[in-house]
Amino acid sequence: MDHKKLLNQFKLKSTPCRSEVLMLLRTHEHALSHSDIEQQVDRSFDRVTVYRTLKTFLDKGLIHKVLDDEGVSKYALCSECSKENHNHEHVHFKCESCGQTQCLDNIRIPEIDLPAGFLAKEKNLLIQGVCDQCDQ
Amino acid sequence: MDHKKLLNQFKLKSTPCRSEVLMLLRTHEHALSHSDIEQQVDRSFDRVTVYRTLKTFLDKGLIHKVLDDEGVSKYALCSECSKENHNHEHVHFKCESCGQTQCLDNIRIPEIDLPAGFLAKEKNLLIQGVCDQCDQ
DNA sequence: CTGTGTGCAAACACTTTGCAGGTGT
DNA sequence: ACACCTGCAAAGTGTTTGCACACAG
Repeated sequence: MDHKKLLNQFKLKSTPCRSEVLMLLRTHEHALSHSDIEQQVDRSFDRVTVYRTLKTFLDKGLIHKVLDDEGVSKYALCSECSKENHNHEHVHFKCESCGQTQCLDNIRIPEIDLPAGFLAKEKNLLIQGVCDQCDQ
Repeated sequence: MDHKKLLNQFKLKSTPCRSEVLMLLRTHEHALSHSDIEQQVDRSFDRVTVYRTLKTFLDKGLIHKVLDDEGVSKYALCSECSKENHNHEHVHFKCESCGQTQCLDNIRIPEIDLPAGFLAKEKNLLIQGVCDQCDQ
């Protein structure tokens, strides 16, 4: 599906910035931070526009936030989510060598028994180590 | 054990700022961010000093970093760690109601089978929801 | 006394907000 | 035409760095 159709499907107007950002997210295996995007975008968009684009995508459910140990927000496409049924309970892996964080879509976060009175709504599991590309 | 002894045990000089910050961390169940500390400290220390104190504690292994979904760094005492043997593989729970993040020391992160070539070194599991205090 | 902790000033990085003007449908 | 996206300016927040002085051991 082309970018425009995908955007329309999420009730978003197709604009240059959105198409570019979406393209970047679609062509990368790993999660991207705002600065990753800023550096890799061809045409230069205003920082603010990129921030707003990411926020919009997030709100509409096109992308999900990926936890990071250093505080920078990273984002990745929602591959399994429909518009209504969100499901990001897969494991994220951050490589300490190349610095990239990828979604391990096939690996789900196990159920955890919480103490009485605790209600879980969302789970995020970040594993850090060395990825298969950097493995020697 | 008093604060001074604990500090000395980690080869740290005992100073007013360190004692205060350590005291705060010891008297709270939940993880504290820099601004939490800044607000709750009696005597006012310079922001920078608190940042450096936290970094020092982190380096020496007195505290560990707690992941947060909003990018602010939070810290909690290492309760199970000896100086050599670090072990933070417990679950963290963030309550969306009170905003506090606590260490569920008794709940360990399950083993995860990673794809071939991936080497796990550290795991962080953050569960978000409603804690037992805010549960109605 | 000596190394290192502290406070101050400043810089840096990341993110948000307000507003005016431009663009997609 | 209208809603809304974009760019610019500015401000807010979190964090780091350099330097001179103060303090703990």
